[in-house]
Amino acid sequence: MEKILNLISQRVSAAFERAGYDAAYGRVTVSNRPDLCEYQCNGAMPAAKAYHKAPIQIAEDVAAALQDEAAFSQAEAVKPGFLNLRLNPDWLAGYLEQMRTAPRFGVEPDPKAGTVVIDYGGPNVAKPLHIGHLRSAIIGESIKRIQRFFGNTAIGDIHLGDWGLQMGLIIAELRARKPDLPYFDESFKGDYPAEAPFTISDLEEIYPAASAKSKTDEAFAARAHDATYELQNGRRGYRALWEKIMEISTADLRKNYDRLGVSFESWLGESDAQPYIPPMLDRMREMGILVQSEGAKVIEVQEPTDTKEVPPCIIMKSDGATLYATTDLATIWQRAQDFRPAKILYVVDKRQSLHFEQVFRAARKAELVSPETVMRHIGFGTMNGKDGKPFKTRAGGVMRLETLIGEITDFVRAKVVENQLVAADEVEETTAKIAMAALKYGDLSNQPTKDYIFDLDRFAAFEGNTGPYILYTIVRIQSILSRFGAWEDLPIRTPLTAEAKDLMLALTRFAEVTELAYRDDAPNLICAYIYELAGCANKFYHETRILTEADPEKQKGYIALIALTKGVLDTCIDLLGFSAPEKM
RNA sequence: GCGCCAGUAGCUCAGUUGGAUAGAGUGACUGGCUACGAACCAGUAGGUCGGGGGUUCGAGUCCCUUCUGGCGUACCA
Repeated sequence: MEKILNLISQRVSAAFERAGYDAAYGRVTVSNRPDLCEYQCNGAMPAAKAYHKAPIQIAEDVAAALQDEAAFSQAEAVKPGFLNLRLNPDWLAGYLEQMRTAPRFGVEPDPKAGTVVIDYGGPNVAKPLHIGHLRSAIIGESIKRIQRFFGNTAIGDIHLGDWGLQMGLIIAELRARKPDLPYFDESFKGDYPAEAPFTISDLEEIYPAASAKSKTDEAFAARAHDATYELQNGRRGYRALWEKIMEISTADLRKNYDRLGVSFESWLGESDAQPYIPPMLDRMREMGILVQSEGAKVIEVQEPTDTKEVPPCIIMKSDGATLYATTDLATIWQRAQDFRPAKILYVVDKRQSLHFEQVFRAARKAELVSPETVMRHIGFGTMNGKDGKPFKTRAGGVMRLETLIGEITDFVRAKVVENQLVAADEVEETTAKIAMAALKYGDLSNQPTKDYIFDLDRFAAFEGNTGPYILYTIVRIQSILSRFGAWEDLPIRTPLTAEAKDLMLALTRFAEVTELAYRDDAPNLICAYIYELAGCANKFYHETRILTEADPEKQKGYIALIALTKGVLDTCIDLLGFSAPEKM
């Protein structure tokens, strides 16, 4: 259905025309002076220049032309040339009733929707998830849900770091520790054991140990390089061992992402792109875009229109090895063949923006994707500690994601237990939902591109602009609806109080806000919106006795209004990637 | 050196193509539960929008300049 600002703008534009002015001046915005009006049109001021007339005169002409317009209860011209509007409460109720019964509360799907691949993982195998992975997961999951809401087929791709030297390091270290394992016996021809010779804890200890050793022990470093080479060239035992590492590691990753409410449709990694590299290189050579430069093979991506220097995209190092960019390009080609995506979105640290600029340009030059395919890097900022520097543990190390979630969960659980909010057997589930809301809302309410300060105390405080505040609002509404009974079919009625009308006006902005969040990949807009909507709901709730209302007609109107509010809030938090408990 | 991003209340942040009196939260102070849930609501105090120029009826927003901070800048990922 048509967004309310468009409906209003159409009416005001028509009034501009009736008064003899260009309809283009009739654009209406939400008022920035709620004490004066609900909507405003500033078109009279720019029009004043074009028509050599006083702006107030134009505004008055338009206001006069709007006097018979049923949508408005007020349309008046004010000082320099503002046109101040208030909606007719009946008309507003009619609009909301339409919204209540429409699919997705009236949001239209994107007519250009297609398949979207979203890359928001990038964890390394055999390494624990740490807070550096948090933003990618949280923002990526939300963007995926927003893409789906607008009709796209969204494929979340974890894009595992499962190839390269890190695997060689682990294999070399394992060999040093357990040389008798059949994986290291080249004459071994039988089946390798079903049971992995290590646990996830072992792996998480082995990798940093091996990495440190390689920096001081040259012989070990050389063995790790050899192991990497042999693995990549298909040595049977190493390949089998690699599969075990993958098995143990992905199971652990899945568990941790599950806990975050983050999921992936595709569990491919860098290793899966490797087969695409040789034919891709052939293609690049045939096209003549792969050139020698300073010993390396590169694709030049500088454009004549660039104001800055863009270094070439290095495809192959001087020693013949491929790199990050090579794998990323092969992955693009792979995705193009598998999914024919309309869009590929990368939710990756913004410090990699130059890398993606180079890769996207190289992909276009090599025609790895169709020219219409959108490739976009959604770069996010760093998560800093309270001192404004990158977030660290007290010991100065990188904090594990599990630790962070554990801390928030413990804090929330203490509060839930202390306030005796739910029965003993529901404590864990309720706690988990509130903790996720605190964590995710705390992150998503910031603009993705900006660095932000992660302050556990603030997010966990639960007061003000936080996820738990939003959940609390939903739970209170749910509580009333449960006591009331059958509320599903009650229509929206004309608002009777200022608080009711404010709440209704906030509800009408849902379509506008989600569309902007979709266009700009900006979940923070949804956060800002539901904070305002929840505020309106709480004011209404505070001022209006609902269950004790004597007039059943009035009461039905109140119930319908809060039910719609809950529907919109539930939809929004689902887009953000969390959900409300039954009680809290 | 060059490039990108940021600088708004004590702190954390909003501020949509330039519009009316720059808004929230938090912290401080004050008021509201015999109530559908007080994790709520209402109020007070708190600002040279980093500095300086300019564009115009009007600038936190656009242009120039300058200061401060962060990040990036060819064979790591």
